[in-house]
Amino acid sequence: MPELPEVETIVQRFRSQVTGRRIAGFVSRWARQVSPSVAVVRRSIVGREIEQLGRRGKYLLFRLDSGGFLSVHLGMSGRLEWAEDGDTRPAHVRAAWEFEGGGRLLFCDPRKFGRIRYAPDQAGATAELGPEPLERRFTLAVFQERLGRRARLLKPLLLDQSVIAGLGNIYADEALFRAGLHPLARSNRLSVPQVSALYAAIRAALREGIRRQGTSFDWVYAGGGMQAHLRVYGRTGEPCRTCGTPITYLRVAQRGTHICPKCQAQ
DNA sequence: TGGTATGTTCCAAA
DNA sequence: TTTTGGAACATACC
Repeated sequence: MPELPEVETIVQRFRSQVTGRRIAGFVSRWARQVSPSVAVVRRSIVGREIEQLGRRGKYLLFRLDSGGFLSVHLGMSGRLEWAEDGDTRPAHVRAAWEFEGGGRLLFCDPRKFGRIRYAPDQAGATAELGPEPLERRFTLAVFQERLGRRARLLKPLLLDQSVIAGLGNIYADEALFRAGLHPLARSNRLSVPQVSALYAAIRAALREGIRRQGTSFDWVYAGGGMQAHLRVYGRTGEPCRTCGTPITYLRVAQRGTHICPKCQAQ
C-alpha cells in the first residue's frame, strides 16, 4: 500500500500520540515479521520512551531514549491503529505496543508483508536506502550521478529503494508521466533537460501526494485524496489529462505500468 | 475461478 | 559483471 506520501501522512497523524510515551509491552504472534526476534525487540524497547517519530523512505522510525530505533514497514497492506482499553479489536492485528498510562498502538496487516525491526542505529533499522527525494541534500547533481551509474530501465530504477527512497508503483508512474519519459528509457541515456524534468517531476508528484494525504485506492488505505488527481496510475483507457489520448497499460519489471503513449513516446 | 494488487528479497537467466 | 525476469511471501477483492 503505502509509499512515501502515505507513510508521511501516517507519521504526522501518530506523531503527537506517541512522542514522549513510554513503552510498557510488546506482543506479536507473527515472528517472521519481527527481527531480529520478538524476544530481542521486546527486551530492547520495553521501558524505553519514544523520543521522536520520523520517516525514512517507506519506513516509520521510532527513535527511543536509549538511542535505538524501531522501524515499521507497512508492506502492501499494513496500517497502524490506536486503541484505548475497551475498544473493539480490529481484524488482522499482527503486533501491538502497550504504553504506560494506557493506550495501545496496533499493527494490522492482512497480507503479512509488513516488517518490524529494532536496531541500535538508524541505518540498521532499514534496508539500504538511497537519498530522501524531498530533502535539500538530494540535489539535481546527486540524482544525475545516480541515474548515470548504470544502464537501468527508468521504471525499475525509480522503484529501487537503494537508488532513491520512497517511490512505489503509483508515484513512479506519476513521476514518469509528469516528466514525459517512457518507463523503458535507459537511465544513463537521458539528456540533461530530461534528467532535470524527472528530478522536478518526482518531487512534485510526492509533494502533491503529501498535500493530499496520500492515495486511497481499494480496501487498504483510507483517508487520502490523491486518487482523484492521479494523471496515469489506475486510469487505463481513460483520456490523458494533457492530450486526451487513452492511457495504456503495460508490464515493466513485473509491475503494472500506466503511460500516455503520446506524452511519453519512447 | 483466475487475475491482480500501493512491496521486498533472493536466485536464475541473459 | 550487470541487468532483468521470475518466484516467493500471504490475503483479499473483482
